[in-house]
Amino acid sequence: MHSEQEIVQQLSAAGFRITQARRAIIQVLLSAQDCLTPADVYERARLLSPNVGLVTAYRTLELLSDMGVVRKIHGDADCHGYAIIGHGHRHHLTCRRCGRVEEFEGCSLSELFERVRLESGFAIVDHMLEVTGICPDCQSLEHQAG
Amino acid sequence: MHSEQEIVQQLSAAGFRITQARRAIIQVLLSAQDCLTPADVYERARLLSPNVGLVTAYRTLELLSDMGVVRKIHGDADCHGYAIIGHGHRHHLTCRRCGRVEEFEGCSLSELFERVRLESGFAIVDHMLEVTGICPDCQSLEHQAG
DNA sequence: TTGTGTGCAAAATCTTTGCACTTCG
DNA sequence: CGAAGTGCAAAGATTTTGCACACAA
Repeated sequence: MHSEQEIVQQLSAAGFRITQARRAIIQVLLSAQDCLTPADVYERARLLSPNVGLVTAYRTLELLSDMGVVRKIHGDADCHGYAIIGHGHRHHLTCRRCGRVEEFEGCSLSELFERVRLESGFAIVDHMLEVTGICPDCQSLEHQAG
Repeated sequence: MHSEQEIVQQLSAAGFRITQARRAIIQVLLSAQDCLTPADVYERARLLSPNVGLVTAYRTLELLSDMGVVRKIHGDADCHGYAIIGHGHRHHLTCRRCGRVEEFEGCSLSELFERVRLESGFAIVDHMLEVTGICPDCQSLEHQAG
């Protein structure tokens, strides 16, 4: 799990400055349970640091994305969200109902990729696996609702 | 593999009209080797039917997407492309260099999903797997180039 | 003939850029 | 102090909407 401290150090080490705005945005991302659009980040960051601008949300998300701290989440409908990447994790599990995002590890796709490589001749470079479902909380709400 | 005929029948059966514009757009999608943005579809469709408008490209892609004929392809950078869905296929393999898209079947993720379900409590509803790599043609170009 | 579908232009969104001012280091 | 970073406003893209006309059925 990333902490604010770790991320700040990572930015600092790479020569980037630690500003109010960046701190606020990092805190927002760390405390988010779901994935956030630049506009979401903007809105929430203002609560922590009132004159953060939308443009800074864009710029900081891009920076954090380049640094590998955050990554874009692609749902079929909404493909403009970002979420923090946990250590070594790469895949997201999104709740269809409430939008909550969890991560999971170990996607064990190597066999599949080997097959794909043999069949297609492609050299596999990267992959993205996004899973959607209904989270436990929403499942119980559903049962209550009938 | 979908054919123009099959798609036309599918639309027709669902009560949609078969217009010049729709035919042109379907042909464009069928003949595309890579995934296309609405703007791409617009440009190419005009070659077949000169007064197709951009708006129609948007509207037709949405329609075809609802009908399950086409689906959005999500690359990390570009998430606005669409490609035809082959029968029963659901996953795409994109070449990083030339953008060519192929499909593959049988993603054999059921074991993984079972594990994710047990660990997270989520009821898995859907998933999206996008793989990127270098296609055979681009691999040989690379070798030639040094 | 009829109303779905179209193209155009305009509006609404979303994202990027330019620039003077702030602020971290 | 100096340059990276910021916020604002404006420009650029992208996507959606309104409306009169066209054309499948």
